[in-house]
Amino acid sequence: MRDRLINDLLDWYDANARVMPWRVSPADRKAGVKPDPYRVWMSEIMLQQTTVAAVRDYFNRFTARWPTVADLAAADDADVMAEWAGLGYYARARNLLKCARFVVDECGGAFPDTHAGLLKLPGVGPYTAGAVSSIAYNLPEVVVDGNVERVMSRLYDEHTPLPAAKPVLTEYARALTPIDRPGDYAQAVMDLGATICTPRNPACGICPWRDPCAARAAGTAPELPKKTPKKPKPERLGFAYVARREDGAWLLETRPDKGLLGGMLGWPGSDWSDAPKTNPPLDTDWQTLNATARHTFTHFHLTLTVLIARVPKDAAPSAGSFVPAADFSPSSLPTVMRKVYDLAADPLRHIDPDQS
DNA sequence: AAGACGTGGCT
DNA sequence: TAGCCAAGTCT
Repeated sequence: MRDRLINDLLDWYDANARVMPWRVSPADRKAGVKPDPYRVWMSEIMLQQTTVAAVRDYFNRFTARWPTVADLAAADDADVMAEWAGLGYYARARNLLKCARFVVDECGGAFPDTHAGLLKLPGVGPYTAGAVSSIAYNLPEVVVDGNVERVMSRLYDEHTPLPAAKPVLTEYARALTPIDRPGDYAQAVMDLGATICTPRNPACGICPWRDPCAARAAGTAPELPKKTPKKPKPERLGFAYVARREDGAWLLETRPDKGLLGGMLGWPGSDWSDAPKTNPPLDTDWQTLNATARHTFTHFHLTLTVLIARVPKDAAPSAGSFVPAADFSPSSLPTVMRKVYDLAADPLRHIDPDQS
């Protein structure tokens, strides 16, 4: 029974594996090609809570700019954060650098090749340690992500809501993890979850596991996995100040490492709350824009009032510092800050960086 | 151990 | 459109 399940899935994977920049195809793997642990690790960090479509370009840019873990370890923090801008969950980028430096400084420049060793790395939890173990080193470690949870909950018609069901689903997944081809198997379950056993409208008719699937038999597949309901997001307000100096420089600040958007570049501003306090970084004549910047984070909605000003060469800000126009790109901003830029840039566009 | 932590795409 | 969802980790 177990072997039949595994073989049916691997056969399906051999014929239907998705092609990705970080992946070794089942055919190449069979021919002896070994994945680069650095690239596997990088892809798994980027893929945490993030879609393949969103990751692809970031992965290509990161690995082109920093081809090895030693290259990444030697990078400037600000360059890495700027390159990560827009991908979200910025603690991942801070941990990415920490991890690269740890591997270079404490592991002789090679990624640990055991599950326990990987688990010690910053930003690497049970999922990523399992994924790197199996995909990069072909170790039979269990890999449980959102796809696997969904697939297992349906295969065994498990109705206990997540996250309470996580331990049971992990045991189901562990029992199916093969000694042979664990890396291909892990990627096969995730591909199945991403393309066939999807959250809505699962394509049960073409699923390699349609016969053994308990939820398919019970007709409950579309409603699984059950999840405990989420809390509503509160509304918060804030102010953002965009100052441009007469030589074209922008007033920006690097946010503290801890907390929301930690380590990222942004516009000086107020706290984000029910009743934010105005605290302009410069004493000047601020102009309030008509439009506001709306953004939704994981746990709250935000409406930002944007204020702009053109300031003289000798302006002395109480927060942030002026960045020359030539050194600034809006693509280095997290998305909420880029929305502010998009609103402010037009009215401020007439400043000529060359006239100084 | 429950909440913090981003973003874009899809329905 | 408002909400759900995506290869989770940290505290």
